Amino acid sequence: MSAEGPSLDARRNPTQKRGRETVDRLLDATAALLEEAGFEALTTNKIAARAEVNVASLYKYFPNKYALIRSLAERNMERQREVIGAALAEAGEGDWKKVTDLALDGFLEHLVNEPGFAAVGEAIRVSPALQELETAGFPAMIEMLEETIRERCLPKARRRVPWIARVVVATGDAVLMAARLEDPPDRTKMVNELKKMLVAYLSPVFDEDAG
Amino acid sequence: MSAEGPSLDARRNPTQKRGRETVDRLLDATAALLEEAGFEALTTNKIAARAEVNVASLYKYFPNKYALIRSLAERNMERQREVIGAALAEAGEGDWKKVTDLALDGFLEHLVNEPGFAAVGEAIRVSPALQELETAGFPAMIEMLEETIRERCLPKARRRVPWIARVVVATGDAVLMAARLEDPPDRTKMVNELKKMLVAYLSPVFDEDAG
Amino acid sequence: MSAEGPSLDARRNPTQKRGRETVDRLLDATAALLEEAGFEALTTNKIAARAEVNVASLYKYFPNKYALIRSLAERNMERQREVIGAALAEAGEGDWKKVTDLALDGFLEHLVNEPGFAAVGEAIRVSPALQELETAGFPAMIEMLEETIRERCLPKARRRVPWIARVVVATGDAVLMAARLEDPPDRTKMVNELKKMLVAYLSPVFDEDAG
Amino acid sequence: MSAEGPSLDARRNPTQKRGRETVDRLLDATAALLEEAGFEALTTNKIAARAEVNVASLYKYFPNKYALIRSLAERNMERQREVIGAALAEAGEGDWKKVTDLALDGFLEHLVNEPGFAAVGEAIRVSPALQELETAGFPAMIEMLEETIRERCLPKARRRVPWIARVVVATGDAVLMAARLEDPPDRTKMVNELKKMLVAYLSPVFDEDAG
DNA sequence: CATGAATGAGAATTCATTCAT
DNA sequence: CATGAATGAATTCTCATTCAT
Repeated sequence: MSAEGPSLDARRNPTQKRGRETVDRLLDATAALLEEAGFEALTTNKIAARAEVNVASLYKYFPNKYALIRSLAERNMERQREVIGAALAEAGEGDWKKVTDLALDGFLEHLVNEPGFAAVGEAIRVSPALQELETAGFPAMIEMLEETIRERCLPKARRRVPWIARVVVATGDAVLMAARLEDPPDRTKMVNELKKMLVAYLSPVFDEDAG
Repeated sequence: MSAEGPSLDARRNPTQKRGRETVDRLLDATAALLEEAGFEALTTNKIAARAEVNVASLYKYFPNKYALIRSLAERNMERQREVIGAALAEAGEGDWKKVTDLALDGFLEHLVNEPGFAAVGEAIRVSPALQELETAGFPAMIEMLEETIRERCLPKARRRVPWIARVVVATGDAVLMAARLEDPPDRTKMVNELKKMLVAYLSPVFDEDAG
Repeated sequence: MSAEGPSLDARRNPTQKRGRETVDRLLDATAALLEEAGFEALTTNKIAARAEVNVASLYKYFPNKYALIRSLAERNMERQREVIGAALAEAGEGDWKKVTDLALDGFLEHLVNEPGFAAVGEAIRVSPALQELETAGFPAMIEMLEETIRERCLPKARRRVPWIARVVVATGDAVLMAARLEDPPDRTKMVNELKKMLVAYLSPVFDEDAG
Repeated sequence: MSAEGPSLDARRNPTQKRGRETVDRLLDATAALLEEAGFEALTTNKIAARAEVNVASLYKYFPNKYALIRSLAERNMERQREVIGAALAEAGEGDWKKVTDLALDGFLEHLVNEPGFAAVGEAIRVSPALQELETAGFPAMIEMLEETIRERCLPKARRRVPWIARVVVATGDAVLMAARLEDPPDRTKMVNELKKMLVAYLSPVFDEDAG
């Protein structure tokens, strides 16, 4: 079932400052190119050129372009965690609606500002070589969400938690991805609809007096 | 802004049965290969080989790789329209919930059974050359949905219709795409959550006494 | 033990005359380059350039340079069989010394005239990828020789036949390879020594009254 | 005619023990890699990695890849001289048959035990850059043998000495190289045949009453 | 017209070798 | 000086597309 594919592991982590810079430039270039021309047009040569790094250096750090994307995905994730973490911290002990609100806003902001973030997600979907990264993206989020929901939801909803989490993640991702392409005002409108939908959906799960 | 990618028009609509067969075989091959190895691994030579058609013949019917995908997308759409149309007809004068129900089931069925359907959707997203097809996919659906909703919704919701339609389409697509990868029983559970969510969201839009 | 390595099989045999010519030109180029610059400097690009054939065409017929060498080796073998076959036919019912004489002369002639023949042998020895060809070269010859010797040798020598054959083949090859680099007159002297040696060695194997 | 290949001289003979050790480790690594994967797969980076020496250091001692091989060849030769020298010393004032016997045994032993020895010989044959080393291998041996034979042979054979020496060296090398790949018992059988052959061939050269 | 053959351009990847700290 | 980093030039191989018969 799992046909092995190319390795996604980085070849070696740079130890000196110069090397770290090179790797960073490579990831930046990967993100920029993904953003501009899409996964289809992404080649190691273009990445190296854009990063003003010799191709051979690229290959000293990464075995192929998939490993680069993986590293980029990881860097993205880390930053995303920061952004969303900050949002959640701000929400503090607020109710679940407030938390949802801030989390979605944080995610959208990240989606809009982080170059290549969205494109990485798409790349993962079309490239069999990257399939294993799916595990690192959505599933991780789903798991986190499952826990969070389970802690706070009404007992009668317990059973549904896994499916609720899956649906919420898929939905949030899809709508925000679509929203990010709109003009800022329309973007807000669309995200508001998303929030309405989630609130309507989740109220009976969290609130005694709903549904 | 729109950089004039390669033409996506088919070169000639085959009029003779021989030609029509060839074209069908090519599209089948494209779908199968997309399904099996993804857009990334799709090459015209492989398509021709799989279809047992000479490459040069392929190019007599299609000007390039993207035109093939476009044709496949269109064929898919047509079949989809049939499937969903049938579902809706069956729903007849039922209320909007019944219609939603049947439409989602029809769509899911199509998604599961039609080889390459999902892959085409993903391909469109990563290939700039195919971007214009996005217009032919989601937007067409959105437009249809906008009309349908506008006809039946409460007056106070009119303003929101375009955003509602967008959110519903993005959501439906995303969740069904995710669901199709699950085992049949789990698939059903997930789709049920989707239905719950849409009903919770849309009730205030359609029903006087809701919300 | 046998680590698979790259395939040595040709990718497809040409069916039209043009294709056959292309393949021939590729093999000629391979031979010439091997002769001139050795296996180390042999690259598919150079082969294609020398043959005035597009590299892509090269790869349509051969999966890699090893397959080219293999094909060349086969073509060489065939020609060699012709040359030596002719020599042996001429020898007719002569005694074993006459046969040895003619076979060695034929082989040397082939070695001197057929470009790349010697180089192919060397390449086979240094490239693990070509190892399996060793089976097709020496061993085939050894087997043939074993049979021939066994038929005619004295009963007391039967046991030694396999080793005799191996030693004779290794020796013949090595000395003729060395001889081919000498000027024609010295070449003849060297081959005469080889013949003397083999006669001295084999006499007790074939002749009642020897040794 | 001789196109001035890359210099094969070592860059500096290490005088300190640290340097000497480094050089030894590099040569060992070269030998091991040659043995394992052949000349074709030999790269300076791999050599350095295997020797646990920085590539840049490698280049401080050797100007290029070929110089490394040359040094290895020289080290091999030296050891070989020791082995064979010992054998000959043991033979003492024995007759030529005894000497031949011991020399061949010594050589075979060296061939079997010294990693990379055989591979170096093969490498020299395929790499034009190393061709000049041929002068240092066979020819040196041939010259030595010529002298030895000339001293002891019958007057009537004088003229043939150079060719005899060439033939004997080529033969000995080839058969021992082939023998080294056999299982020990078969190896012995093969070497015995070689000895028989050389004795049969050389008897008339050395012994009054022969042939 | 259907098929085998061809091809320019480019992608992935590696190598021998040198630089900078 | 020892080490990490860098690099120009090749090398292998594939692709989309067109030509010739």
